[in-house]
Amino acid sequence: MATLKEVAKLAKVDSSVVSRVVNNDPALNIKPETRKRILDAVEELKYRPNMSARNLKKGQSKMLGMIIPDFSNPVYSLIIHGAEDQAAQEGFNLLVYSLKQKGLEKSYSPLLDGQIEGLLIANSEIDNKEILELKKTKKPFMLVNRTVAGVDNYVVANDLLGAKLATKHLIKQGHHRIAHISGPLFTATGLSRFQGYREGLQEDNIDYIPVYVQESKYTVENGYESMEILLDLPDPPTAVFASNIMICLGAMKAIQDRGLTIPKDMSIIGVHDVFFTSTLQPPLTTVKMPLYEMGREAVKKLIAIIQGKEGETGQGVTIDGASLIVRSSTSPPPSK
Amino acid sequence: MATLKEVAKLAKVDSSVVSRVVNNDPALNIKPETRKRILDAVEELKYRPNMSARNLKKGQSKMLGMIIPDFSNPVYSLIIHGAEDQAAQEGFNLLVYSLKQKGLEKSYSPLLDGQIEGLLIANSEIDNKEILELKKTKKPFMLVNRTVAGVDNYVVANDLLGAKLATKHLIKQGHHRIAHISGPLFTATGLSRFQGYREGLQEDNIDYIPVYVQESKYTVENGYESMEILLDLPDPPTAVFASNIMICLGAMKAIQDRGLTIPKDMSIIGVHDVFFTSTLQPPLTTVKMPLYEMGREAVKKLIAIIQGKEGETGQGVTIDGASLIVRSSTSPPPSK
DNA sequence: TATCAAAAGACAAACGTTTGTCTATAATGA
DNA sequence: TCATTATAGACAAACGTTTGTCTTTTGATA
Repeated sequence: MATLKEVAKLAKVDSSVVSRVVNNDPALNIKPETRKRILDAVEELKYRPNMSARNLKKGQSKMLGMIIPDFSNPVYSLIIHGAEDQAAQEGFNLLVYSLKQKGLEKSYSPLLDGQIEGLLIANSEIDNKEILELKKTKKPFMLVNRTVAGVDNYVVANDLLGAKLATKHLIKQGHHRIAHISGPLFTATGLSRFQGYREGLQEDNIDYIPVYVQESKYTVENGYESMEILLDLPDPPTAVFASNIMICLGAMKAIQDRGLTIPKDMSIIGVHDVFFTSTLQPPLTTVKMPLYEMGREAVKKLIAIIQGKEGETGQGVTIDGASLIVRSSTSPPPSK
Repeated sequence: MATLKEVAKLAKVDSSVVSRVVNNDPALNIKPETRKRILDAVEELKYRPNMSARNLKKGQSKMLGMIIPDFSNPVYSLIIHGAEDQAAQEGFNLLVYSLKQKGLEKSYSPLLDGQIEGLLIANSEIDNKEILELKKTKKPFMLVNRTVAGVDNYVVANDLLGAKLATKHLIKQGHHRIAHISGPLFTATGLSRFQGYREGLQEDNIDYIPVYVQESKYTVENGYESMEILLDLPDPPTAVFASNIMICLGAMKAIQDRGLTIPKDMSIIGVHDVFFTSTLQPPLTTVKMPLYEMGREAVKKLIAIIQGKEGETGQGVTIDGASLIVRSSTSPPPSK
């Protein structure tokens, strides 16, 4: 690897000049002919700046961390994708940690170490307390797809709108007995989607039946169990709105395992449109959330914070763009 | 952030001693009491080494790159997961690049820059030529789940065995007309699985019918199309072995879109057991490949190469551990 | 022609480590 | 007691940049 000094020698100038040329220092006065000599030398030696040296000198690392619960969750794949794109565009590297076996403590230690300059937290399993603790350190971080009371640096989607879209779609199909398998009701996503469901019902004057709401973790297994409870009800629903694609997957299976047909016997709609939703049997009607955009926006804001462009944290951002994708898992209820 | 110098001052020693203590230099002679003083100072100031400085000094970066085709492909999620675990364990960071919008050229430039010390290539879409080009640079890299003629540093699974397992399972169920939707036959995985299929048939004296083999890209769409061709055959198969989970997803859909029932009318089995296979309708019989282990092993070998423990590249590794997971998408053929 | 300002670069210190060498003190043996 | 050898730690250079300042050269003006 060629160094600045070697380039300087070849171009017969001081290495400081090379540095300024390479970095396009606007305050530099230089003859065009000298600049050309330098650029030629850079080219010839295939000079590339040593990042460790630069980072050391500038006290930066150009690395961002991101915590997700699990690599194989397709919801997070999309967020990561957006985050990575934006990071690359701004010259940052993204280090993704799956929380599966590490614990936040260990995951954010690189932040405290200064190994990374900021952290994206896209994980609802992390305790609020830990996050408030993190806030005290004044290190830049950003919540993605979740919130914590007292923390303003978050990026979320318009979950309320998305849920309302789903609920109203079912109502429009003629359903009155609409169940909701919610996410954990201590999370922002779970709560907002629940609220959207409630508002959707309300606006169309559909009775809210508490027993039709089952709280569930965002897993296939929990979705399955919750759906079983709903199916065991004396007066079961004719449609169900699942708060998340994992839950939805489990719920579908529970319905089908009972020998019921979707959508003939039961309509189902879920939040998050991922790569296999159209391939399911039947193809799933979903609400598509702007996950990719969320990832991008979160990184954008995080970098702004790091660079001090946003005060200490900036304001919470809600990304619009929830949209209904109608496929074949919803239909009018069976006529009595 | 506290520096070595500050710790040294507090402990009233030279910073070089602190460095050696922190790094457990075995050649260091030091009084226990001095060591304690240093350790206490480290603790008090919460000293953490500055990685940029260390990396600069040691001429390393402790970063690995990994190229995948797409973040939402669950097959790669598992490989990434294994790779990340192993990297973390050995003190390396893993930078994952999705090739979607970047092109290898751009992706491996950090390797050439010295920004990363080694590269994992888990992407069959990259041209062999580019890889041979990369080989010439003598920079450490490792192929994961693919091979290139003339390149010995690869880690693959036992695809042949996996395919044979799948094929024999179908034969054992009583099938004779067994189709195979293969992956691209210029890739190692595609070819090995095809070979496993052939050997499986051969060992049980089942005729090989060329038209029963459809070559397909590893996508849902291509799987769908290939299955349609098979279904349009004058004498269609009673079972199909899909070379990959994406293909399998597409094929299932094609079968069901024709109003056929799995497995009554058509049995199907696919390679790769991912999180949603058990949730599909019907739950899918699969061959589980050791993807996580592949990721781990690849990183392990890559680091060995980087650290010069393996000659220049080491030898190709095949990871065993393919296993059949029987669910409900396979059954004996319809009796005539 | 002397003066001054601007232009073009050189100089040097600093970022925080690591590590080879050197020195001073303490312990050992004869 | 003196020489010798461990022991304990100090010293200093180096890794490759960046950036504030200083010097020299050039050109313009009076």
